[in-house]
Amino acid sequence: MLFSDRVCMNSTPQVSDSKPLALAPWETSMIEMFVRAANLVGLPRSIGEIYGLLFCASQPMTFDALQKRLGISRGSVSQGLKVLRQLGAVQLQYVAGDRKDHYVPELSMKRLVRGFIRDQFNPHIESGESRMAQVRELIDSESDAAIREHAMQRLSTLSNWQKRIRRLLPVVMAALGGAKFLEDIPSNDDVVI
Amino acid sequence: MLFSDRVCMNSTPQVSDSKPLALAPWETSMIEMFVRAANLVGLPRSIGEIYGLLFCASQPMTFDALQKRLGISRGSVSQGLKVLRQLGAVQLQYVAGDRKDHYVPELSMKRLVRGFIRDQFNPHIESGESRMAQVRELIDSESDAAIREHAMQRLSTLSNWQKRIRRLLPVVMAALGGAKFLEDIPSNDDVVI
DNA sequence: CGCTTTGTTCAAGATTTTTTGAACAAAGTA
DNA sequence: TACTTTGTTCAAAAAATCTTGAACAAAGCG
Repeated sequence: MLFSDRVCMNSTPQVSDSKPLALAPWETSMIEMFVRAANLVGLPRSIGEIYGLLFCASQPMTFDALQKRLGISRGSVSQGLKVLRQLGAVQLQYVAGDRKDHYVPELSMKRLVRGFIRDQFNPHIESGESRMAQVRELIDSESDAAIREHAMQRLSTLSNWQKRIRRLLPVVMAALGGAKFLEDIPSNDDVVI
Repeated sequence: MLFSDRVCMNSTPQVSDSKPLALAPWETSMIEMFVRAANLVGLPRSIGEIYGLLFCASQPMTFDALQKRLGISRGSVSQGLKVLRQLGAVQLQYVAGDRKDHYVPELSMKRLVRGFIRDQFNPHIESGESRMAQVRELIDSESDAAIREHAMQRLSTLSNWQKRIRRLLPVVMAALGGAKFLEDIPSNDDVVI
């Protein structure tokens, strides 16, 4: 049978530690999309690969299944999964009679975005608050009054931007959350918002 | 006078190619914020520095003023300004009686975001369209019917995400555009949305 | 023209980020 | 306890990205 090794991989929680198990062409191509997406949001290739492969899989996958099928190091898998867990982009699924950790991808776009904003975006915005306060103090020490005024002016522009970004985030989450934005609902197991 | 060299720099379009002209503490600190912001959206430090310095300046700045005050190479300034122009984040300002190009920062957050989405975001989304079509074809070649169905299922989830992102962008732009989101309006020259 | 000023390009160097893999921990098993 | 399986850590190697500066264009000027 064509693709037999991969199929075997996808269909059972493979007890044996057999062959390297090549990816099907569609999996490679799908994973590539996630690698690009990861890149777009500043995450390393390996993280895109791991999430991508989980996204392709029809069964929860173990640590070493990910490592073997992607052909990357265990260090990368471990670190990648740590970040993905932290982001809420993958979840542990406990599988009866197996000591290994099994992972499944988060399929809710809203939750993915929320995790990303929480971990990668908000911290920057928040640290910005205190940095702006510090800049304000430094501007106060500026001796030339005209320049001081101009600097304060620009600082207030910046402060205004920040305020608007903070207000924007809830709007984004609301827009992602509403089922009204969803038209063609996937037909079976992964109907999630 | 304290800070005299910098003040001279900020107040006149300096005809002389004099000293290295150190940055004021508040400028350094402000620029650092822009470097971080650039980083957050995946742009190199030099670009953050250039935009940041222009943001601080009360006068249009020339190529070599940027280069000298930031202490970076001319190559970096040239490439940085190219990207910033392309993004619409800086604009050329023609100054009477000076052959040099003078740059001013774009201060409208809406335009900044629009430029960023247009140049850095949309291309990815759009190339995603065709990539998805290609993945669909590869899935059609999958021999195992059950896997094929599952793969199609996931592809449609992905397609759904993409559709929602496309719908989200206008919402974001609208939210950024409305003056209703602006409360404390800067008092003089840079009142922009 | 020939000279200067202004800016761009791009290969090579510097820096940062990512990946690797060997050593280590933790927990189950016999 | 000794041994195996499962996963983590982290220093060093590899890869990707950014910066530099010298060579090159382009355009004004005398």
